Amino acid sequence: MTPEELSQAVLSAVRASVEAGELSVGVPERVTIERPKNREHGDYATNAALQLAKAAKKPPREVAQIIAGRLAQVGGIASVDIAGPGFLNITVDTASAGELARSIVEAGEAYGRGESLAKLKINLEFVSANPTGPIHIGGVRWAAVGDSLARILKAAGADVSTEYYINDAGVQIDKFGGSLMAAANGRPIPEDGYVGEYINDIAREIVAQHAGLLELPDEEQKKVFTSTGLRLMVAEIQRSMEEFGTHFDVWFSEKSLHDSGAVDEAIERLRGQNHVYTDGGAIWLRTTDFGDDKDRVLIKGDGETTYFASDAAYYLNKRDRGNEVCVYMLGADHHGYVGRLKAIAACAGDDPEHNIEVLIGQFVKMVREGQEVRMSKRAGNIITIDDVVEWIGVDAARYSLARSSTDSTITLDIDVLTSATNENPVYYVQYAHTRMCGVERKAKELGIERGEFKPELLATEWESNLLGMLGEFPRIVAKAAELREPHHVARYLEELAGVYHRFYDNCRIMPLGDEPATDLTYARMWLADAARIVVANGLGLLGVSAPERM
RNA sequence: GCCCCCGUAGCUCAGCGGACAGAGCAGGCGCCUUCUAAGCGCUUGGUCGCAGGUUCGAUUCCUGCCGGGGGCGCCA
Repeated sequence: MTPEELSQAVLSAVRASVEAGELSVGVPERVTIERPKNREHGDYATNAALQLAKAAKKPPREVAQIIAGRLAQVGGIASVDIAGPGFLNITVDTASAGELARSIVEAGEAYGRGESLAKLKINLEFVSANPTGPIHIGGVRWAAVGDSLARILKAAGADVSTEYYINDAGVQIDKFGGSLMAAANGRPIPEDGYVGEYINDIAREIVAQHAGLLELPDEEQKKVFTSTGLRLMVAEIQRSMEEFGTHFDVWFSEKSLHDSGAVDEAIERLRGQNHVYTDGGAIWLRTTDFGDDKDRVLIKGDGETTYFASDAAYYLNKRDRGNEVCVYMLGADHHGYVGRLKAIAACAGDDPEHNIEVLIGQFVKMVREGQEVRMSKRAGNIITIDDVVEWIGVDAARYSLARSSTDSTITLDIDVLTSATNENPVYYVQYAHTRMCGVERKAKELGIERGEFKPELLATEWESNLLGMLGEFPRIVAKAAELREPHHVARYLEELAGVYHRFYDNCRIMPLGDEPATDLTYARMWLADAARIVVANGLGLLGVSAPERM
């Protein structure tokens, strides 16, 4: 019996009580079913009676009494107790609880998927760092979180596309090209230019690709350095992302918005909505109509469009491509953009509460030997994605970045994540998976096939706890998708791993010595296999490997 | 001055309206001729920053303060 089925049973009991005239309330659409922290409170608990008491004009315990009477009749429910102020504590039949293992094994990779976001076309834009240097640590956080979120949203049934916005227009790119040219010619890097070994590397590569380049006039050189540098840098970013297990469906060029006239078109569309005005020679969008703290310039007095104008065009482009929800993931230093991005949507006639979501990720710090690490070999004053991967590996990086809420600033301790591996929760979870695989190997070695499943044999507290945790997985995935918070999946896996380890240590699965396999052997094999599937599916949602051996 | 995030066990962090506040790690004491001990059991450890408010009920929601981090351009 799953939490979902239980929830339906409670609703049916409420409905029946209302129909019988014992309760006069509207039947709620859903009730909360939770696993109590304390085992003495049954397998599941609901506060439904507490919630309904006021409307029913009866004391909570009396409402509980009424619901409990009907609920106890439901097949699969062993008992219903009323506790505290009016909680219903529900105990499920052992056999009914054990059936879950069978359905998980049968569902396999599909277990945990749902339809809570079915038919929602959602676009995730993340990282989107300027292609003027390697991805830095903040971008790595979004690579881990954004990619995991994409996987989770897909699991919840959404139609997801992931996207990287390449800022390939504007003065930063110009400075990048200038810096490359300076480096290649042995001249000092211009003021506000880009420095670091990577600039020299790329400059060398460009010179190697273009014979005689340095003999050309500066103006022509710079064009080559800019365009080729951009291409090489984007290629490197794409390589880093793929190596990090992060895939983008679309690499969107800002320049293409200008070249195609989309920026001008966007301004005209916003003008048509009557939110555009001219002042001091500049053209403005009246974002203050929708909560922004000041209006924003679209076209400067000198006729140049602003970055903000590109943002507006880009948003409209995403919507034109059929995306119902556009999610932006930005660093904490860009939190000021939330208001203006939402205002763009509102000015365009969209619902800023629905069509656009902006997630803000706080900073990431790395420490080694108690000291903050700031330096990178390749990029001088920043830590790059390749540094992170080199120091702690993809699995540990993805997991440790995705296991915390993006609202928290996090500190990654390189020493912890490398030498003392058991201090890192990812290994705790992965180790649980290898133990599960170890059981399968042992079974194969002993020539034991999984026999008929008798779910009622899974009767110990460890088996019951494990079944309970496994049953939570679909709700955790749905919650993580709904809240756009992948870290719930990681936390769940850590808890599940703990419950599994305890089951493993207390419930021998394979026969010892010459003992024959029994029905209990088979039942536990089903359970262990179900647990393996859930851990593998969960790690898959985080883009972290589920190793068979460690 | 205004805006955003954080403040929970020694450390890193969960908990986002419910029952005595949790995990991992760290500290202490135990457990491997048996499916990997990267594990398990027991144990030490907390005025949930402070003060009010809303609620039957607040770590959770609201307000104010105090700490810490980050932002507020006709920059990109």
